[in-house]
Amino acid sequence: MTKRLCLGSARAVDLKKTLTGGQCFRFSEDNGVFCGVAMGVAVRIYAVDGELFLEGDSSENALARWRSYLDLDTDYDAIKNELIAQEPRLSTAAERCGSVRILRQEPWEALCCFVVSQNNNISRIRGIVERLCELCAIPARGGGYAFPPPEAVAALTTDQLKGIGCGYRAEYIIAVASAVCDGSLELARLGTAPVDEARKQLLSLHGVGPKVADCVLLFGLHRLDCFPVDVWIKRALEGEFKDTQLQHSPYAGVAQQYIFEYIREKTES
DNA sequence: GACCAGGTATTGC
DNA sequence: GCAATACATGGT
Repeated sequence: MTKRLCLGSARAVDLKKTLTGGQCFRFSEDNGVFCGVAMGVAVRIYAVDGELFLEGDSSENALARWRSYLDLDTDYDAIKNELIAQEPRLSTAAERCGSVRILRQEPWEALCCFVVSQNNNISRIRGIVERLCELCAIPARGGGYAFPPPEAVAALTTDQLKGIGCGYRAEYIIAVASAVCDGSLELARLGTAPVDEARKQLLSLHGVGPKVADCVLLFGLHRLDCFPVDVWIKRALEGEFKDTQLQHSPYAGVAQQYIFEYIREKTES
């Protein structure tokens, strides 16, 4: 019998939008149960009777670790209200997507995955990331494979990466992995460095432009003031959010997720 | 077969 | 500085 851990109220987080919306790429949904690997542990997360449960991590600090991963200790209601006060046009998206949270992913995983993400779509990104994990074959606790550390990725050849569908991004992936390995990019330091400095460091990497840099800052380093602009967001900024100033909010990244999820929900077939 | 996807690097002005 | 273009791949 698997032990399950209660993470708190299910109302706090929209698992579907948060875990399968394109912040991370290793969770999939099966009948309301979200299975995936993060931090080297394979888990199942689901809601029952208004409560949020986790299975698969029986270690001592599992509760704190996964509450942190899902960012359950941040008051998103307050953030949502502040964003709506600043930009009333956000209210529809925020009410529909208000329980999307910004995951606290491992910075290296976010960097690597968002390099893969460029000019690509979410389902395809997921496939490539999964095959990358299989290729490196580093076991996760509880089954499946962990996201490979930079050393493992740097040891791959571009041909191996092309073989799993990376295409022209193969050399970018090697480049960022190498930069982390040889210390020219200190990801850990970027979490506390001034955000402009951190962004500059990321932009110096071959294969990392403004969009990927902001995704790493937001999803990998929890810099909530970052506002990644992809093709969906660009359209929103030219359309129903024309001339908004949300990009400059201290919670710009949260607003970005509301808009991103809202638009994609609307255009879902 | 063209167009698109959580873009970036390169080139030419 | 900014606009145009190539880049791999799989799904509509």
